[in-house]
Amino acid sequence: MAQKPSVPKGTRDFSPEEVAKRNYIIQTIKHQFGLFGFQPIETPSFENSSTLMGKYGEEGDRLIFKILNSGDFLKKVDEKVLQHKDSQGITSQISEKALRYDLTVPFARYVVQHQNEIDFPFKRYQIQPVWRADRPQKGRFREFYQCDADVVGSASLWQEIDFVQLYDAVFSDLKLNGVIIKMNNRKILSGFAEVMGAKDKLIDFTVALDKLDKIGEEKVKTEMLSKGISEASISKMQPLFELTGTNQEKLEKLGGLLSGSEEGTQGVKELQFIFNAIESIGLKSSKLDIDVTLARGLNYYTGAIFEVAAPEGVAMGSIGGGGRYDDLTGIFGLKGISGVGISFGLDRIYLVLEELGLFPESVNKGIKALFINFGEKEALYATKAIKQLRENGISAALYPDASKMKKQLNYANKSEVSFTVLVGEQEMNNNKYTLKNMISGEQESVDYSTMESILKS
RNA sequence: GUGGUUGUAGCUCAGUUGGUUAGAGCGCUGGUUUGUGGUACCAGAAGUCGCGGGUUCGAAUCCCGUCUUCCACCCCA
Repeated sequence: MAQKPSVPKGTRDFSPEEVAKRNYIIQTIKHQFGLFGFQPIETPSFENSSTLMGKYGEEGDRLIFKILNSGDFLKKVDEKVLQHKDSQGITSQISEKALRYDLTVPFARYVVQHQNEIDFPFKRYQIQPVWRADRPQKGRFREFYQCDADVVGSASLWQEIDFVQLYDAVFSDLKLNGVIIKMNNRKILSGFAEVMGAKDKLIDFTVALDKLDKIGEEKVKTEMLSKGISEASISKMQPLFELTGTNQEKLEKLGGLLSGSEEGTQGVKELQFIFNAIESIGLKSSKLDIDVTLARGLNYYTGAIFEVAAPEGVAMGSIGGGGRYDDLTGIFGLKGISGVGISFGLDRIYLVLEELGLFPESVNKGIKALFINFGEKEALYATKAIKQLRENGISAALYPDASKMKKQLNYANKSEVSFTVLVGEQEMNNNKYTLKNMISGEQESVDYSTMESILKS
């Protein structure tokens, strides 16, 4: 055999079974998005580079797939840049388009571009692939789907409360119980920096704090010191490392710790409001937790921060995340529009459901009835019955060749067909169909209408 | 982007200190069974040992490069 072809690194083919399972997840998410009042939009798979570049930080720029210009693009490149082998300089001259890196920034672009046609608050959802030039790992791909729901044009905290319920509703529908919805607030993180007297170190501080459950208290402190945060500042934050108890107790401790910061206090108040409401409304199967170490890499969150962890015992990075960004559209020139949104990580949810065996068996059913092919005359007769069955909403097909029965039945077995139908000369003469149940092996000779009603049930 | 790991039949994997013709299980094809599958038995097909180079009388095996897989870091869904 010739050299086997393959797909590019970090991409995958999906078999019929996999597509069925993915569709099951997508349908569940879409259904709840609809119930919560979100409407779908779609945006192009690639955008102008200027729309994407610089929106995800330095790291993000590196991970954006750039699309080469058409034509003899090298001719137009500045001779000096070419000589110096300056990759960055050349990139901007030979590539003007780039693949979508996430759904949030294109959405912000969409809102700004269509601001006059949109009625605010605007609730949209979007389920499309995104691309990142990352190194693949388990649950990390270079092409993957995001399922986002966002609201723009409302600063109300009731949106956050709705999103917590949306997460709970989707994961309950998927029978994925025990999911942990973690919440934090950017204002609380800012408050920490303020109380510490290290406002300029906010990013370094939060990035280090984010690693707490992974590398432990000592290493987090070491990293903070190495970033130039003073020993005194860190010791002021000591209570953070001992933040335990119920959510209510955590909120009280945070309130005390941040009493000197107006912004921090505001953040605690917001969380308090959301938690009170959820406490009163109740969640079906998920758990809501305060996690002040939650920072997430994205620079644009200004209020609530969400992250969803798989149930305990499943080793998987976050299966969803989101937050509030007061000024996302500001980068495209539309100021003062607040947005908040969440995302579901389809590929990772898939891996978790697979690991826990939570896909319903029904997602992967074959056709209802396969007609065995006995030859030309019989096939024509069978095809007429098949036509009628299809018109009545029953999936049915004829085995295309008059192969041996063994082979035809084997095929039916493997494609998980529920029934096979045998129509030979005998049946044709008596106007009957021999219907064989492929699970029990039982078979009976019936007329058309009996067959139809059996297949319908 | 940094460090490590992996690649042998369609799939999962053996393969001795480098030594004739590279194996197994599952799957596939055919038969035992000309209108009865899932079980059993028998037979058969199928491999550029990821790719390229090197060392050697001789390389799946050793060395270098490259691609791929997975893992850690970075970052992230």
